[in-house]
Amino acid sequence: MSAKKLLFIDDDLALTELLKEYLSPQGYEIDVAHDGETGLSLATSNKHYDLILLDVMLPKLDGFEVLKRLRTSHLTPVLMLTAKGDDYDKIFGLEMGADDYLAKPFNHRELSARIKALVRRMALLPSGNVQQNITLGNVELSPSAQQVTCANNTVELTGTEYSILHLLMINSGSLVSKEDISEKVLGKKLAAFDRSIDMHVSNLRKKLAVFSPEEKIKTHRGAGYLYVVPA
Amino acid sequence: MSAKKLLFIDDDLALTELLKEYLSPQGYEIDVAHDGETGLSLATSNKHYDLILLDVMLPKLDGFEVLKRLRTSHLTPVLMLTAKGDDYDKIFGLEMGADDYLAKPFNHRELSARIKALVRRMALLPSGNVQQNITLGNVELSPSAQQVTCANNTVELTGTEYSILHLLMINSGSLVSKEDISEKVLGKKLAAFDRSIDMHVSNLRKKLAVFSPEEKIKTHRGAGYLYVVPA
DNA sequence: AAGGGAATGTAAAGCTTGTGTAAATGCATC
DNA sequence: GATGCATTTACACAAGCTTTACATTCCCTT
Repeated sequence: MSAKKLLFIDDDLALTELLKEYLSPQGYEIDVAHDGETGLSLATSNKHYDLILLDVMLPKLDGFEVLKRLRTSHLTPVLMLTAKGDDYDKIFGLEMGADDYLAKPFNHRELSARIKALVRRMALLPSGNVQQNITLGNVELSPSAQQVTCANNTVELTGTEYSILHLLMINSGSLVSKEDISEKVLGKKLAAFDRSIDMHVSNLRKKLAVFSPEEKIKTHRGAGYLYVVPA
Repeated sequence: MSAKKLLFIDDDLALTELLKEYLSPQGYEIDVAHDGETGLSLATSNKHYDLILLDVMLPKLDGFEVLKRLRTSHLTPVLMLTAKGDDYDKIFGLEMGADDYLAKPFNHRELSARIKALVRRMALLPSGNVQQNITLGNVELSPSAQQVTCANNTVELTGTEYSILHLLMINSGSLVSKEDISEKVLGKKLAAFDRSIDMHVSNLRKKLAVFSPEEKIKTHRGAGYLYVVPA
């Protein structure tokens, strides 16, 4: 699980520093903006924050305005955080599309718990991060579908075969030891006289050779396998 | 958009009645339980609530206990609602897996806004975008009518079958794990040896095969299912 | 250069485990 | 208590991982 990225938009320098110090050790990566404009442009940048902490009273653009504009294009969860604790404000913020609303002064631990609750809930729903396709020569590997095509033909691979190919292609041009393959793909240490990796590689080669004869996976005797970088 | 179903677990008869009257006109369908046991069994039934409002002090099983047991199997959002408003309680509730925590006495409009925020967040993410018809090959799915046609024949699907097909079609070309299907469609974690997803997929295939023989839902052994993108 | 041992290639068999599906059961609603 | 759907049970089957066995290749030794 990669670190969750938070954006904290607040002009209170003391508070932003304090919170940054408090939350960083908990495994969050925190960016800070001190006015609405920079906050909004960071929020809509391609940094893809997991959660935005948003103060209401801000220079240049107030928090509600930031939220309103953010929501025209982004669904990033927002936790509003403000000195004005009256109900009307809370309700307004929530109606505008905030996910939570906490009044200052707040208990740090409550903030931390509410952040955790939101991040946890968000992590559940979308299927996480999108992995990128890898293309090397006429072989294309698509992680989302766990599918491989070779010279535009679909290659039917088993799960293990796919994982090994993936590992080799990620490290194309460099050697990958059988020990590594065993640990990363099969999740166990390579035992002596264990031939299963060899078998999987053999089957993999056979399946790829159907559509493209040139050698793609090279053996380095005593060392491991290597996916050849195409010319 | 169908009415959102809420479950309100609280032994305060006056309050439950009041809230029911207050929230029903806003388009919510509300079930009420007055003790922890009935609450939990309703929550884990196949009613699939969109949100659970949970009081802490309850007869038979207290709110934290209900939450704890619920979370062993279900991911339904929970808003805790209690007379004890101290920070420790809040933090505890949130850490245990609650999504929000509101102290009594509360402003009805704030509760309503928080409910709306949670329901909105939940509704936005699972399918991502607005309900749009999806056509893939000779299969057409129309979310507004919750209806599916295959080769111009109406296919009679149950609610769950429809939801699974919907999920698979939205993600056509990408693998969807059984865990994801269970969490997003059935609203609970996939238990070991749980075969119900397999059954629904099996029935789905059977119903689609009546009108169109080619394979539409592919199995990736040990990984999940995939809706095949038509040529 | 020849031989031998060790690592690798691979066909085929063995075995484990996930999956397909019929049927039974559970559980609401009417 | 009848109906409709979800879930569980049960069992057969098949996919695919691993092992076995033997052939082959490579490299090191002499």
